Amino acid sequence: MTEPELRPRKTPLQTRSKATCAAVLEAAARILEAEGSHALTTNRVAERAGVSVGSLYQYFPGKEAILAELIRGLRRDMVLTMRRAADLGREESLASTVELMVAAALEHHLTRPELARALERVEAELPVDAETRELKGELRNIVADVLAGHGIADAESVAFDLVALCHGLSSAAIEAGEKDINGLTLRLKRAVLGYLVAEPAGTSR
Amino acid sequence: MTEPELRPRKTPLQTRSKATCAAVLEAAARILEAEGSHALTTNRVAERAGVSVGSLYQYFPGKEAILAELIRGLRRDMVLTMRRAADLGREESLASTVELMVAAALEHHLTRPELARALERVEAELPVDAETRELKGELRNIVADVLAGHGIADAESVAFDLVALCHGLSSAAIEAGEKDINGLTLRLKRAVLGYLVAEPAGTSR
Amino acid sequence: MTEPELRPRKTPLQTRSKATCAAVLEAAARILEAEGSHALTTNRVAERAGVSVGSLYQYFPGKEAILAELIRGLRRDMVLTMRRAADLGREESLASTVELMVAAALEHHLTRPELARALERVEAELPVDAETRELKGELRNIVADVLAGHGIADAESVAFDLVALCHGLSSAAIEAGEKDINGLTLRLKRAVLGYLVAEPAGTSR
Amino acid sequence: MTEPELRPRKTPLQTRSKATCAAVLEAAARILEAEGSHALTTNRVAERAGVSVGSLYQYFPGKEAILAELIRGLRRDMVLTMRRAADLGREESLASTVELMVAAALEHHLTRPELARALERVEAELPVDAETRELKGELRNIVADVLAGHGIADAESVAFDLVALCHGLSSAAIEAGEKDINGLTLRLKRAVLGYLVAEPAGTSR
DNA sequence: GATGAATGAGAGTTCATTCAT
DNA sequence: CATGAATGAACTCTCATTCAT
Repeated sequence: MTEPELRPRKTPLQTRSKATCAAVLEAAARILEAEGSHALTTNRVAERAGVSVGSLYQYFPGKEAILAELIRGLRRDMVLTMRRAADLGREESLASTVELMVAAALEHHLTRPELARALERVEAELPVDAETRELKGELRNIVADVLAGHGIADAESVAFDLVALCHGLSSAAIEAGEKDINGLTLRLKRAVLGYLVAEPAGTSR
Repeated sequence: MTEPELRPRKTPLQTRSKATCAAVLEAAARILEAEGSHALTTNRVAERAGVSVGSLYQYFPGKEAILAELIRGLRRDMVLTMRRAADLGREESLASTVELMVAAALEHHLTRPELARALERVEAELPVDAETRELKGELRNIVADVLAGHGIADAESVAFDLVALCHGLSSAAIEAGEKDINGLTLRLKRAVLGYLVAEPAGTSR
Repeated sequence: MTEPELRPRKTPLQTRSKATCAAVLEAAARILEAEGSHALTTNRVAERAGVSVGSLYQYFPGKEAILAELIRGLRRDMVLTMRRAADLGREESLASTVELMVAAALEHHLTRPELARALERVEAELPVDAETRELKGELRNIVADVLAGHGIADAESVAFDLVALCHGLSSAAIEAGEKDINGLTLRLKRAVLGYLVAEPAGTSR
Repeated sequence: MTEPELRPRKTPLQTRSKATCAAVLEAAARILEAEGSHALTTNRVAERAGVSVGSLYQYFPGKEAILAELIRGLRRDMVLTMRRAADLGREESLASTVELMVAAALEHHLTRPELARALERVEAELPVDAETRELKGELRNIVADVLAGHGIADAESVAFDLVALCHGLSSAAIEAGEKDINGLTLRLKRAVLGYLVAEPAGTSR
């Protein structure tokens, strides 16, 4: 089992190359959204991108690399969005900051929900590359920083849990077809603040 | 896109047939655990099961049906375990019942964690069949009943959220390699009780 | 390329055996009629016949043997029918005899047209066994005898041609969906009598 | 029963593609001639064509499409040959024209008799596509035009019968191993002229 | 004899990837 | 660099036939 190369072949500097690269990624995204990962074949991606298979392989060492790049892109966006929300919440109460960040995360899931869902599944089957892992860590750090800034103990571990439970809740709700985004935001906020308020551990009986 | 048939072909009555059927399912489970769903091919499953491909197809109309059956099996177990936990907690405090149920759910994830993870991913890509959908609903009903029994309002919707956030949290933790099951149980309990205690909605500012 | 055995395995003497044998043949015939030869599998035939595959193989050495037997049966019928028609026409004019025989042949095609068509196709792909070849010869002999009885020269060669052209014409007509059997009989009669009346050979310029 | 696609996948424009396509068709023809349609498998065709299976599937959506294309080719040739014969016979007597056309049709059967026979059988089992149907109609039209040009009543229906009976007679003769082509031509001519001369219908007794 | 579960060679088909043009 | 025809390993699934029960 040789791990497939997941990085793009060359960082395209010229305009035309960049366009080709982007076209490939967008085509892949659209197929993923509309038909799922089993329909994603290199030939089809190339065709939809209006590019020859040969060119596709010029920029990506293989199918997996395209997927990996899509995932990285999504994660990068996520980190950026969350960082912005954290900054915005800098001077606010914890509750407000939570609301801001929860909204940011949700917005993320909602721009292209099918794409996000598909990429998540794919990610679970792909050997995660270094950058993606790093981006996920970064996300938790942002949350941890916010928590620490509000004097919450054990910020890193708590951040892990909050990110995870929000992810679980929002995924399930969106998959179930939830349309009431405001309602969902409030439920997420309730989950987060609840977790923060509850006594940390086995003190109850 | 013709939906593949997900039900087994014939319910084996004789001993030999039942053994074949079980061997196929177990082989599929092992491959799934060890190598992931992309490695699950009908020939491989048959080989690992010590059975011919032909026999495999006698009982399952295709690869998807095997996966679907594994999923149904897992869900059935899950429902049974949870129902037992709910019964055990009948006379207990809410906190204790939550602990019992959370432990039950976790135990479930921990018997064959890789298998559970793999099947979850697969489930997301498969058109869910009626029985699986029903089983998932059943799980939420069990939780909702417990909540209602403790006087919690809006039990169904809350059950949905609790199941989802627990799922998210435990998946992430297990995937991250968490070994401290007691600790994890407490974190789940904290999440659940926190959600229940927190004020339901937009009353905060 | 070992020629497959085309004779039944044993001539069934007991009643039950004969019934099984007949059931298999009838089942095969029905499948052939309704779905064509590509749908004829031994398992399906056995199932439709209400018999186990094992039993089927008790009486027929293989799929081809079933087909061969069906063909032989059809040919035997044909020969009988034609012989009867020839006898009936013994004292009649040539035209009347031709009409009788043409009608007999047509009737044959019309009892189970789809079956006849399917078997004809199959026959062309199967190594013809001795008996079938003999039956075909017999058919031509019957016709030749009638012709000779009416003083027609070169009766054997003419019989060959008449059988062939009638076959071609009736097949095409039936396949084209012709329903007017009387009309078709007359067209066949016209073809036959025309051939008989026309000057035998290259005398024209 | 989903009807298989019978049209080629892409019409090859470049030289290389055209060669591949032709090689596939020729290989299929040779297998058909030498071993019959049951021996025609995609892998074998590709191998015999000196081409990979993948290439085969680039041009033909499946086995059936190859067969359909061969049939179309044969029919196209047939129509061309017959049209030429009809033109040649324009100023001739009916008898001469018949001879020309019969000879043309026979020549057709004789270039690759086994292939023609095999394709005919196959055609009977395949859902006929539009073009083939059209070509068959065209053939009958050519004949009908000639007949009408000689003042024969009911030309279309007569053309149907003549084409069918000639087909039956020549197939049977060739299959029986007839080598005397001139003789066969004369027999066909006799059949055709006889049919034309004979009184059309039930007027005889 | 009858049964039907089991077999496995082999058919059809796809798709990631290469490489001559 | 771009192209897209060609490749072929790998996959899914069928079906004639056998043989333990």
